Amino acid sequence: MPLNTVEELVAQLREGGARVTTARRLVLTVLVEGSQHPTAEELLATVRARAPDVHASTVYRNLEELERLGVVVHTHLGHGPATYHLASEAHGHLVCESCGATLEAPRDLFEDMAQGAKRRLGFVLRPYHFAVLGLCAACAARATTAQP
Amino acid sequence: MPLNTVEELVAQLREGGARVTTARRLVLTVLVEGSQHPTAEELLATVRARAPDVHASTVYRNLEELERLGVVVHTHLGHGPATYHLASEAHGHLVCESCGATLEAPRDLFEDMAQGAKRRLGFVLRPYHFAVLGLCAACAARATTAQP
DNA sequence: AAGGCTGTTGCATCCAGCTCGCATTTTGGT
DNA sequence: ACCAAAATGCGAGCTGGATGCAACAGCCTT
Repeated sequence: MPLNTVEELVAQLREGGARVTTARRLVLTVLVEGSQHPTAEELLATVRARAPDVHASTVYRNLEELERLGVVVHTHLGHGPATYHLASEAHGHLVCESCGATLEAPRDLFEDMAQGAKRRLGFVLRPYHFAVLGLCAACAARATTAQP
Repeated sequence: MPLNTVEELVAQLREGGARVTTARRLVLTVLVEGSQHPTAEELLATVRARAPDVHASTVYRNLEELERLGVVVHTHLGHGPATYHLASEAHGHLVCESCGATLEAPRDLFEDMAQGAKRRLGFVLRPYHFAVLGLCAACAARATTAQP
């Protein structure tokens, strides 16, 4: 059962046979303490605030390895860079095509679709990797009133 | 009501005030006649089979313009390049994370989720731009039997 | 049918967002 | 403390696409 303190995550690394380095510990720390949906570049910047010599490729390789170990996951919210968060916080995303607002999808929103896909196609949904696009309430309202 | 012959699509272009060039007509032709989910590069290759001097950036710019006019849409099926198809054929996609298989989602699969999002969040779903990932029937079966 | 305005093209170059190869440094087990 | 394996810094390279510009071609007018 993965939890969310740096020490618990570090323990997960050791169990997976990975070494614990300063860069790696910092990446985890930033993910635990930092903003919700950081990109690799934002992570790098925050890590560098504490350890200026960490290289971009180190962060990319760490994120890759952490993902392989099931500690973090990445999500594509739109056309820009991927965003990263702890695997224990995995959730679906709804992103507004018009204003870019990002909403966390309620846990059960995908439930019916997942059951339908399973029953009809045998397909097991893991709908967290890509956001689902659409129009947020405000933009949807604006779009309909703007129609002649 | 957009239909699927090149001439109808060309008419849509003229209505939108765009000019009809050889390159543009060829892109449409390939989309009408060609494979299901071509990438920009595959489109380019097929277009060049008929008109070898068409440049890559022309295809990218045409796809952008055709999208602006509502004639084509692009979809991200995974981490690779985007895929393009006619807007009249828009549909959701389910992509297997394990084997890469791409399924067209039945039209109504997103319905319940769309209604739930609308009712609870006011969010209007347009779930065609990104695929929804998961495991296809075969890979899901293999994954569960492989567990000790 | 010719002219001309303006959208479109070819070309070269640039860009973001990673990814890789390699020599050097660190880590964790003995 | 020692050593093999793993991780890092650094630079170069890569994919997929965007952009600035001069030359060209559609389409409208006359």
